[in-house]
Amino acid sequence: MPSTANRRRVSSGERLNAHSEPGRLRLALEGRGVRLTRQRRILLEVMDQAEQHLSADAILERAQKIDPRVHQVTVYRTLEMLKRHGLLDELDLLHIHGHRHFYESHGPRDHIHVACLRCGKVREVESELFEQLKRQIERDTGIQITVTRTEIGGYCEGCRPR
Amino acid sequence: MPSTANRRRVSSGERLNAHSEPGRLRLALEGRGVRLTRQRRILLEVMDQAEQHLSADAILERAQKIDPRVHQVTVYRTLEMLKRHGLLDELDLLHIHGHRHFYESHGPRDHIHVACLRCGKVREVESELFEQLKRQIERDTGIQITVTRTEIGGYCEGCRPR
DNA sequence: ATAGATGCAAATATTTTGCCGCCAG
DNA sequence: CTGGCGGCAAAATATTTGCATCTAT
Repeated sequence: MPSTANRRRVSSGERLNAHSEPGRLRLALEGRGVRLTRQRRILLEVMDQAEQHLSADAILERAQKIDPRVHQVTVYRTLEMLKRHGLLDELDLLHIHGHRHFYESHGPRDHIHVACLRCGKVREVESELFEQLKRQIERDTGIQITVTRTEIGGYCEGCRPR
Repeated sequence: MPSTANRRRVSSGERLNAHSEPGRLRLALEGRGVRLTRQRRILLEVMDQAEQHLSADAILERAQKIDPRVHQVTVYRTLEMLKRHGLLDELDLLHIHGHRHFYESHGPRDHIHVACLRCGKVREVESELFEQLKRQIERDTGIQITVTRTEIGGYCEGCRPR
């Protein structure tokens, strides 16, 4: 089962895709003294270069193209580690694609995932309004926000019912 | 595994809890000519009276207290049906409680779930800002929004690190 | 009467764990 | 050298499906 969900930024620039210089994730981990194994280097490269939201399966597939000696369990353990470090966002895109999860390197800004429930296309949206909303919630609830996940579903122009 | 997540509205009134007059869900289904079986009546009652976000397991448990002849599969099929009708929201509360899903009857307004990552308490927040955000996204992307899911995690006053 | 719902068992799908040998630092 | 990491197999969790039977309308 390949991954799905095309990725397209609405209000920010495209992600650069040079080839093998250390990406964001790898740099972040080096800075924190996390042990970099062969497997982790590969997985970080896969995720740093992903232009899509990847499922755990899709990550494994891509990793094994680089080096087949990567095990699915290691993928899960690495994802877990990245989440612990707050470097990874986990989505499920409203379960349009079953109960699989999708992962993406958590960039500098939060963004909202907007998915078409019919064709499955996913757009990413950043919004100052959303930043305001977070600040308002921090004020109102006294909670200090560390992660957010906003998934919005609907029908895109081509997919309107009727 | 019981359900968790206390429910507390911030900006709206508390949910009433009379005993057996038809609740929101049941009324909605009657209006749509959906067949009401013994099992469905029970499940709708459970959900209409829930003061918490319930997992599929928790829904089954409560239903079986009313009548043990309700099967887990029927719970899943009923949840599925309610989702199709847009009467049910499905959450996973940022996976604080494992990969279980939680369900709640979708009230008249969207709301945001704000969870403390340490103590697990969940608050529900409604916000005009969020309504504005949805309208902005509809304008910007041309998507007609039908469902939203916003889950925010952080640390509440009592649970701040340090 | 009959389309649609349920129960049961088995299949799927996805993620986690125990244990032991291995390798990055 | 050594503690954290990875591989393998097996378990756990959560949900879905096929099919025969039943029931609300």
